[in-house]
Amino acid sequence: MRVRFAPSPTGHLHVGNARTALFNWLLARGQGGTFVLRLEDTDEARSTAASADGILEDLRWLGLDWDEGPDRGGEYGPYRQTERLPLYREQAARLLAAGRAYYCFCSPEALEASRQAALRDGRTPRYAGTCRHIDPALAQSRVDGGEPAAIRFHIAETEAVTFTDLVRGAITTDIEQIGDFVLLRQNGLPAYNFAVVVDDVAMGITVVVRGEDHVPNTPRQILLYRALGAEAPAFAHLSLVLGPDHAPLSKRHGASSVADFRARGILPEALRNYLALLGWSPGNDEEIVPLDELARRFRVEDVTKSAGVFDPDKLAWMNRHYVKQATADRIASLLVPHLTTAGYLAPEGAADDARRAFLEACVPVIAGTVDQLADAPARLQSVFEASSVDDVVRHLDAEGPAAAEAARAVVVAFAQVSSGRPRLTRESFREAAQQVRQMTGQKGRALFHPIRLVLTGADSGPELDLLVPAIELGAELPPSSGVPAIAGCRERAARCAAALAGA
RNA sequence: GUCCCCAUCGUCCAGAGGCCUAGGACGCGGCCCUUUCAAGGCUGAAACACGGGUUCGAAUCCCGUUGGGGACACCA
Repeated sequence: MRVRFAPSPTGHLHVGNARTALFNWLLARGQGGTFVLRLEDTDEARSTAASADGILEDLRWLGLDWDEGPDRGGEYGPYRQTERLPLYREQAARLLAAGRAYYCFCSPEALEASRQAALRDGRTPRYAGTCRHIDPALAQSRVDGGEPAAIRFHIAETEAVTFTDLVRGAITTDIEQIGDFVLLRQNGLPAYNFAVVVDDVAMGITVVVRGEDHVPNTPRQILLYRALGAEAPAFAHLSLVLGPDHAPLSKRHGASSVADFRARGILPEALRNYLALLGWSPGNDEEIVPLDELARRFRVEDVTKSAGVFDPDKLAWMNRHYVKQATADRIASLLVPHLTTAGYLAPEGAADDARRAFLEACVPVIAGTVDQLADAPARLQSVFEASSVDDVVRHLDAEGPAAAEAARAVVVAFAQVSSGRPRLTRESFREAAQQVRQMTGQKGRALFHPIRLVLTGADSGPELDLLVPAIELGAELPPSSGVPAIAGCRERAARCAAALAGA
């Protein structure tokens, strides 16, 4: 089995296309087939190299690798349509010689006018066949004389075209619906329908899995396969991905491209798992399914026929799940750009061990509590910003002996509990809270929180955060770590120590 | 406008004639745990679009209506 994903490099990889790529990949990997990546870059106005690079990068990030493609070659290459031009010309010449194609000299303006007229009259626009009957020899001489011409397919059949779609079943199209379409444009570049067929034949593609928007193209392509004397592959058309308002998913729905989700700190395994379950299920109620398992169980035949609405909430849920599953080490690394953007880390800061330990200590606070890593800075605000500690110190003076005592008790308790054991575990905070309760009696309340202890004044007053762990860890950070906001931690630690000494 | 496709909780899926007083997940409500917030556990509300058939029996099959989507380019 040979399947392919053939994006046109005219923008970012959209989640809808990513899902198509994923289903192709799952099919190939699950069946021991070959996954081919081909760039359909024949739209010279819109295709860009940057977009092509971005798409390959996004696919790699998602963990979808290909066996043959523009970057790595393969025996059916090249894998960029603009590098396959001679092939299309050759096949077009063949069809021309066989009388299954002809030169068309119609002007784009005339074509557009008749198209508009058809639309106005409620007819399906289709080429009138104006140039169909021009004598081939005459046409050739006009072309030789330098007259610009496109090459059109001559539809000779008179019967409806039927094919069996792997997900939709039999689909029949009345032949009257199909006009003679363009194979080669005036500029010599192939039109979509022609290029795909020539390539899919040449590349030995056996199953075509693509978006539902290609259903109407399929009968045309089948006609081409016949004219070319090639066997048509099996087709599977995936329903589209819609936004919450049931309109096709686009930028105005917020994140809609793979790059967007990556930038926001969605893990690839989360996006991939979510997308796999949009329109397909393993057949039971499982929701969290690892990639290899997805591939093992995937069958195109089981894909839903109806369109799917993209649900950011469910994606967020999956992402929280996968962030919890991920190692602290990995999440710590992924946190860096977000914390840097927030100004919590200096861009030039050294990624030394102390900084790494500090960031890893922050991970439990993030895990499961944040939808996407981009939300991490807000969640970690109290860790990185000095204001709340200053509040405590101020409060010690303002609230009088009772509050001061409670505050000191918290610091003492935490210091006792946290010394010599892994920091920031739930258990250590539980113990700390326990001790604080004993030490403070009914005066004041000390609540635990992963990474910080919250101190509430005896009767009223503002809630205060005592950032003991942050202070402690921060104090160990060398200035070179590039954690500017934490740099004052030494001082803050000293202040707390002084408060303790006072007690 | 014409052609094509689709139709189970708000959303994503399960359901391939009796197992359905329709199951799971996200989200939402409540309770528990936690003297905050999260996380976790338990629990609740929530759907077979409508109308005709076929059948002893329909969410499951057929037809129509309605609703949604797609396509009608020398763009892919």
